[in-house]
Amino acid sequence: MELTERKKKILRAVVEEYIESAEPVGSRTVLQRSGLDCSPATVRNELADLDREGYLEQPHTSAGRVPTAKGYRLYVNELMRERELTSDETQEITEKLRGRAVRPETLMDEIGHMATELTSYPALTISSPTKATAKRFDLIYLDPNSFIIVLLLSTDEVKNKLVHLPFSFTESMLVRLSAVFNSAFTGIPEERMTAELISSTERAVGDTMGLTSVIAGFVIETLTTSHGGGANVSGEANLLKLPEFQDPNKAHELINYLSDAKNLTALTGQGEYGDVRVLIGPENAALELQNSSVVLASYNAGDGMRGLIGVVGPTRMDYSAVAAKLSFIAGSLSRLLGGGSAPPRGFGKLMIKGDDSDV
Amino acid sequence: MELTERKKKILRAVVEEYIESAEPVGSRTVLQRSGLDCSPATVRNELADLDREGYLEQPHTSAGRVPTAKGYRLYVNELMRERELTSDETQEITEKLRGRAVRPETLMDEIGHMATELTSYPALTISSPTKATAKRFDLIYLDPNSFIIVLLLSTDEVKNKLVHLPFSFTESMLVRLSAVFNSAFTGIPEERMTAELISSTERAVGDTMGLTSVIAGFVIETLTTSHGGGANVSGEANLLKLPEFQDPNKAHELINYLSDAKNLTALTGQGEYGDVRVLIGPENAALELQNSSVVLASYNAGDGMRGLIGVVGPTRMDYSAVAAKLSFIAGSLSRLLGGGSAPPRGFGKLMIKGDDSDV
DNA sequence: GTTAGCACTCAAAAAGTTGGAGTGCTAAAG
DNA sequence: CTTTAGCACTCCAACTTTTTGAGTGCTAAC
Repeated sequence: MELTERKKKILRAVVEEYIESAEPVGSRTVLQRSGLDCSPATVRNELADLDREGYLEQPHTSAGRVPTAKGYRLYVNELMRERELTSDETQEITEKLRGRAVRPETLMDEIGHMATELTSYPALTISSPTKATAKRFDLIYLDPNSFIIVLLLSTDEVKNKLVHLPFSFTESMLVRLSAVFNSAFTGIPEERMTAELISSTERAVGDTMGLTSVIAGFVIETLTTSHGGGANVSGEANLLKLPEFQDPNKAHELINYLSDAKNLTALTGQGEYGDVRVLIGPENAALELQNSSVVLASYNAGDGMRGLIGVVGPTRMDYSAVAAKLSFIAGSLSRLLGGGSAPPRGFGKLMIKGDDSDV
Repeated sequence: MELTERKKKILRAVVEEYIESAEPVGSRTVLQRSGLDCSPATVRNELADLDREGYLEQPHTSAGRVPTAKGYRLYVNELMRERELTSDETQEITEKLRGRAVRPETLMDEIGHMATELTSYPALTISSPTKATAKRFDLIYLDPNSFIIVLLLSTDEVKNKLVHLPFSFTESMLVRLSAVFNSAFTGIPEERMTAELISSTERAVGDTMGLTSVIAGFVIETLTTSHGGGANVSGEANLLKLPEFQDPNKAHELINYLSDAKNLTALTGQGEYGDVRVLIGPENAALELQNSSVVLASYNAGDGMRGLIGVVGPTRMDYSAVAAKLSFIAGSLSRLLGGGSAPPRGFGKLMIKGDDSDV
């Protein structure tokens, strides 16, 4: 059952006012904000309806109205005016990105900080690990006891390890080994690197010293713990300024929850590249997030890999601004990481998706 | 002017009681805790003395006493009974260390988390960057447009970068380049890698495509931003449980301060390997730390490199337990990182050093 | 030097008071 | 059938007052 135009206007006014003020919104204020041409009493009647239908609620009788999760959901899906970033803003982001994208190891950290700065909410980044395979091996001979393993992955990342051994070997041994690894270990997934494969390799190359297993061990470790798979949070302290987190216990609960990487990766979910996902209060699975909202934008990190960048805040969150900013960051990031300079469609047009189950 | 034995006992009782309860301590409680054989009135007289001499203060007339920074300092320097870890505790730490010391990239993060878990205070780790030089270059030819730079540093770390170029080059070109770099760029500090050096190298090798500057750029970047130099914090949320941080503004101020790596590295200071440094309240330079204490233990990361692991908390902190734990962690870490399995002296004997200026 | 005794202080908790924003309802008007 | 003015009512939030009790400093006796 569709809401009347006037009810929508009123709901929007309540949500937006509440987002700004964090105070229950009364009929008088709605009237001012919505610009409707009727009396407060009329608005009160409408508010009562919206209340009955579950979009709004009262903290107590004789208080103004506050949006429910259902109210926010409707707002995000239908009522919200999509915010276009001003060219000043896009420029600011672009510049910051350029300034920070120096060291790949810390890139995601930096992006997170940036998102925090821009939205003033705690930001999280999640880069999901992908199954990489080995693409090429090089063994660099240093001295009779040391060499470097250089491993080029299918993701074009390079991993390496300096190995010191208590016994000596020859350079030609390494040459032989690298040839064997390049033929036997490239392109195959980690789970097929069995003990048999290793021992057969060992025999093939005539290795009696265990060099083979050292190298194989490094490869397996690298492929399993792989790069990526990282998650981090920044700017948690920003929560403490918000009225909904004045109670230190509330803040503690959420910050603590966020500080465990396991909880973050649990946020990874369906959703296409380019989407902005909004999870409002109880739409979140975690208990700790029941009173918070999460906005996530996914980016393409090349090679079909996806990552997420998002922020966490109270359900009373400026969804439109946050979504626009995250979307833009994710888009820029995709471009930066070479995940395709032209996103599938409509970055900036902002596709928002959420849990529509009971709306 | 030395305090009487009884005054010391009383001061110790006040400090220890206050550390536990966070409530101003009265004469009655002191009596119980210290086991002294006298009347409350006598204790009151002594307390008044300690107050006058600046070791204690009253939040208001007719409240109990609270230690001042000067009081804590005396306590830490002279009164504190050094806590030996139980073998259960050392074992717990050792096991955790073993369980976590898997990936060198995240080692310090893990150590920080561990310190937080053990002390339930926010933990920080600081690994100071050292001036590394290049020790060896290898250029791995992949295809006419791509190669890998593998750079072995004087610290025995290996850095690498995959380079794609819009123009093609030959393998022999790379061989020549690596020879030149190995002779001209190894062993010299980053500040001597001037534009002249680069362009003369370019001429020497006959490089008209700018390959030289790509490689030199990577080297310079690697040496400057070097590895190490990292700082991180974990467990900030733990502050929120403490009575002194019930005011969200206080908590925000400190957490925010800690979240900026620049502020952390500022804590690096003098102090020898093996020391535990305690900075109490106003002994800290930073305004944000005036009401907090920092306990830092330094570890040896091999190659003369030092790092710090520490915790931050209210001045009312269980110094003795914290110092013992951090000291043990730092010691284990030194051993793990090969910074010498036998520390210079007295790990566990716990040398505590602080700012003795006005005690 | 130590102690009992007592008046005094002051914060924190409990209880009471007030003000005002905002509601729901009713009844009249459109 | 919708809109509106009017009014009684509710309830939080802020403020004031009261009470309580822990803890002190001081004095005078031991």
